[in-house]
Amino acid sequence: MVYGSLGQSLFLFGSRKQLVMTAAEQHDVSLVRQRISFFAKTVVVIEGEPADSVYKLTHGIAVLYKIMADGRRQIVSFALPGDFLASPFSDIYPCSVEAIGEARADQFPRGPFLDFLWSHRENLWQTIEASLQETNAARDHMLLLGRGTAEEKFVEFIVNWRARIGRTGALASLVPLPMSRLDIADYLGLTIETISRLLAKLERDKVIRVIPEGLQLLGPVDRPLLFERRCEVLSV
Amino acid sequence: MVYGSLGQSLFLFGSRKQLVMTAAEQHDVSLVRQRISFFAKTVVVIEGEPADSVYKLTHGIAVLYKIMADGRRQIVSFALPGDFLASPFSDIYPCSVEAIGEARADQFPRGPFLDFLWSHRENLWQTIEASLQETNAARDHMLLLGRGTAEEKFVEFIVNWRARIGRTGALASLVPLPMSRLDIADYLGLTIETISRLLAKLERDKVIRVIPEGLQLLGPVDRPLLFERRCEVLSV
DNA sequence: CGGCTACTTGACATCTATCAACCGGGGTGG
DNA sequence: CCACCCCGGTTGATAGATGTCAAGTAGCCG
Repeated sequence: MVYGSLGQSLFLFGSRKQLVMTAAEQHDVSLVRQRISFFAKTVVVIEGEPADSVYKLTHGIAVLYKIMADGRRQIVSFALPGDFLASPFSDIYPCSVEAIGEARADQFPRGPFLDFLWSHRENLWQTIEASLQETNAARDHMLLLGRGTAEEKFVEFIVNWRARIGRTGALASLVPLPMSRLDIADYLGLTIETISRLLAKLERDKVIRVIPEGLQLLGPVDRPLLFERRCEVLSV
Repeated sequence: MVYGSLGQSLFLFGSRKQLVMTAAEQHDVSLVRQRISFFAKTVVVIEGEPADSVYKLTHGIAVLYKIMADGRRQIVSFALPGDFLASPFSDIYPCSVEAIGEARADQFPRGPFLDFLWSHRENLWQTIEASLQETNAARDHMLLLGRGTAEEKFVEFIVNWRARIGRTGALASLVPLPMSRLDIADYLGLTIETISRLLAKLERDKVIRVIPEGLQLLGPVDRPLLFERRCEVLSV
């Protein structure tokens, strides 16, 4: 097998910008790729198990999380199509991963995948950069988890989530929330009741409208009232 | 400048194991290295500024942190000698860094440093791995910040800190705490008063003794009573 | 000796969790 | 087709943990 051109590149790993593979790379990698489908709530990988596969989400949404022995759960991030479910560099899965709804992913054996990366410097670099984004996101979230109030956490979540899914289509005032209240709570270190009450409060304040599929942000489309409440994080 | 052998490796980045450079690498890198000293409380780098230097701490302890506009601070990690103060891969500094006491560091211009990494695959790999550890640590901490009680946070901190500095010398029952209560509080998402009260409580429970330089862990040296209170995080 | 800083301790306030009841939609089975 | 149940979500009452504010102590350095 001859590795093709280097040109543009590759899969991303938790990053904002979506990049594409060249046809040659596509071909190389597809030699060992498996397409896999998951039912809703399927556990894809389990924290601590040996990472022999690399998964790249293609459809649906997944959550990466860690749990304590007594069941307390912290969602570490949400994965969108294009995201890796774990770093290709890690020998063991650092988080458990669960599909929120139905989902599909490309699965690669990790060994060959790493070989591929190492022989395509540009791709390797991109993967490293993507991995870096993960770390940054984690640290920003630490600030929120450790120092934010419930409302700040929630508002920041909505604003970020909107920006993140906004990469498909323009930023809209309609923000879909495909995940459950429990997922949101476990992401923000809160309880479902608190989430519910925050929704009620923000709705009372005419900042959002809660609809079955998600939220309607009120105020100007390009600068919803919600933004006024945003937690003042320096970075991003 | 000719880059030397590849052999063993390099600096680590927030990792446990301390690795060494070969003489050749040492030489290469030292060509551009600056040794820098800092007074206590010096701000070494500021979050968001362009990262033109790579710093490797050689003496002392530093804190990596993020702050909100109103001053709320979250310490992201403590850096020990051997640790990098920021990822060499990042174009901007992702966190601010401050020396706790007097400290010294090696400073490298980032460009040449990266060139060096890319031409020494083994070192590149090690740096990636180290970077991965950072991400893991951040995520474990997220679990604690989001879901742990004050006591769990504190105990986990002490246990991890002991293990971390334990790499110099055997694990002792005497745990030095060179950082201030404020630092501990900002690391755990608590207040100094809560830290104080936890110390008092654990002392009352005959689990620790608070001494000026740090803590004395009571109970068997190899399995202090403190461990019984440890938060049940699956990973490590 | 005085004043500074880091830390401790106490009284009280507040936020968020907890517990419990309730609501509503969707699917299932009679 | 209707009744029921189950699940996810909401709402209310209450409790508990941690933050806040304030006073007080101890060590350190000039």
